[in-house]
Amino acid sequence: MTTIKTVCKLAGVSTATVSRTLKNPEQVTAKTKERVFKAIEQAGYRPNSLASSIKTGKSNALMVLVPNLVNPFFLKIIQGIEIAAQEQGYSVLLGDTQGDIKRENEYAAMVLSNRADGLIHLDHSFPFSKNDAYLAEQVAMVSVCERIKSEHDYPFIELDNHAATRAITNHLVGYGHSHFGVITGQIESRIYQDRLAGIRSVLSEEGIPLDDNMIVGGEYSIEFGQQGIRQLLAQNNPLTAVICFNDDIAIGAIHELKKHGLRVPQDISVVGFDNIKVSAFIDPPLTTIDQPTLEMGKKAVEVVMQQIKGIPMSRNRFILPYSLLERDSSGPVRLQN
Amino acid sequence: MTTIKTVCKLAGVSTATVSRTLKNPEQVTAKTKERVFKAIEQAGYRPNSLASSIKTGKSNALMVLVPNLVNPFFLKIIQGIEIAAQEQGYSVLLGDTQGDIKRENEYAAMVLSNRADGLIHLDHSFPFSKNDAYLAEQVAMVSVCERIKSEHDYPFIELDNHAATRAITNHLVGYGHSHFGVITGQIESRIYQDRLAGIRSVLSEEGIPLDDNMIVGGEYSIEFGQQGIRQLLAQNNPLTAVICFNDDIAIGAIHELKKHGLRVPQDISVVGFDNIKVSAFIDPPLTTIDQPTLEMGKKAVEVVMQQIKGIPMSRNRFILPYSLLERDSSGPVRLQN
DNA sequence: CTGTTAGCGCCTTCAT
DNA sequence: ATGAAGGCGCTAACAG
Repeated sequence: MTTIKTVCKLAGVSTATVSRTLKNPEQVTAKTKERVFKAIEQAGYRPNSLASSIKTGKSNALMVLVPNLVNPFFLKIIQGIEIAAQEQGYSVLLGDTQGDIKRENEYAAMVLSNRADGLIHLDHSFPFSKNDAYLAEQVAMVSVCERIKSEHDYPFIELDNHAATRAITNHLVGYGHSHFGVITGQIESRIYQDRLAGIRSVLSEEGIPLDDNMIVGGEYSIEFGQQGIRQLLAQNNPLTAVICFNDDIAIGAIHELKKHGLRVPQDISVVGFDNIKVSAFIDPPLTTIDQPTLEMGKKAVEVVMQQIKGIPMSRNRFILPYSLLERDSSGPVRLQN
Repeated sequence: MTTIKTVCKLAGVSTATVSRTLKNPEQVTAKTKERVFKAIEQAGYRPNSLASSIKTGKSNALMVLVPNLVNPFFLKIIQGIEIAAQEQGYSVLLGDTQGDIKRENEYAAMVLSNRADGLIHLDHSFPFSKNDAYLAEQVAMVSVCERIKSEHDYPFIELDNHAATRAITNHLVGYGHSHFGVITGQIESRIYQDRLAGIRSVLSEEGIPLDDNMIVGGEYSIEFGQQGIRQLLAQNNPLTAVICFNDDIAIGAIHELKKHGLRVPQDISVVGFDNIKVSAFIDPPLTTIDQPTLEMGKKAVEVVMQQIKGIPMSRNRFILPYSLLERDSSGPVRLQN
């Protein structure tokens, strides 16, 4: 390994000068600088970033924890994170927790061992183990799309899920729907509560009932979308509109409805949430809520960087705007059902 | 920051003993160990992994370069990489190059500055800048799904693209198709050549012509799938089968064909490549080539780890098996066209 | 089995 | 403007 010393010898200067040439070039004579640069190139020298990190105590890396890497929605956020991090000279350490607490703990602990300076969490769990909880209190951390459950108030970035599902429910009610089914994601989360509350608030305002057994689901996956439809249809209640908690669920739902010979939206309207790329290209194109994923990622980096730099936070909740995309998977209710 | 010294004082031992307790516990008395562990817990001590890295010269991280994070196909591979890396105690640094050479160079250089011990590249370009090329010669590097263009023979992991497109072309020829269109991805790549060669070899064996202007495309995206169809239809040649170089392209193609009032597969058969998750759930479910993405990721880690550990490689090409998934987007040719 | 000591590669006062 | 020297937190010989 070629170190700073190799360069010293080649350039006939001290380590300090080489170091300065790289970090504070204005403190070095043009002539010396030139000699040093030449020596650096000749030696093929690369500063060992680990060694500098040890002094500063900063690794210049951000740990990102995802519950499921394969969800395209998260991807888009990660892309935003990655872009923003790169701009700040930070690199992104990726951890796919797969919902496994042990993995989550391991990854989170990387911040504790200085491998990363901050943590961006795309889940609602407190990612540290009990042993680490105390240490974690001072960790720069932010959650996106969820709120970390902890006494400590970690900042979070999300959209107004309540309002968003109100918008989409209103959209369906506007089409005359009054027989709803809901296919949710993971139940233990703030998102679940907010979204359901949004739906319920509109329906109760309109005097439309929503029976508990018309709320099914439990996971943000295509398979749960299919299964959800099966469960809903098995209830033998009238059903003309299905609200899905993400687009993957909606894709599974539409697929399953077609299998049962039902047409979307003529027989049943289906709406999603997230606006993943493919949603616009399935048949029929999906009515959904667009989340500003790229901005969410960028915001997350901004917030966690602010903590790392010790700049006091004026607030700890960042609510980004959503928008309702009306496409073809939702439409007027059939007159007779 | 609580360091090893804090623990020393608390436990009344030397730094060496603390270090040993953590790394080589068998060299320490049970009693001492106990005292040390207690002190560690009491102090809330976490070894600074940067500091150890500086000694060993290893960062225990792998850099992964992706041309486009949002492609679900890459995601699956990354997931495989992530799982395998975690098993080896390695963490994954993610770099989305977005096809930008400058970003690629920057990320690749992280291996040079010891932030990562090895590089996994999901693209065909040589990721280092000219300046770094010389240094890069000794870097542990492997490419997945592509072959890095360089004099140095870096190992690669891919499937037999030639054979795979032969299989899919044969599948279509078996259905009686003789009027083909092809929508490719990025043209400057080994994959492009191999896949096209596979198609051509079958067609020429069968005496079926493939006109150059029936080969369109240029990017692995839904949009290029749509655009590709438009271009193909504009040729006004008879067309009954479209081979797409990935599933995203196929999704765009099917979407566009429907817009033009054409039915898939009754009027035109469409096949994809990759088998991304959603392919099975679109309408019609896509006939495609399944790539063992998870295995590819795992294999990549295995190969790069072997280089890092300095174990000599017995070979540098790893060809994984593909399989043809016959779903509903392909079918018999219409009798009259 | 444990402590002492000398660095790892770099940065950073403190002199000069 | 540059050099000498100490130290970041940890590990690994080498003693004891």
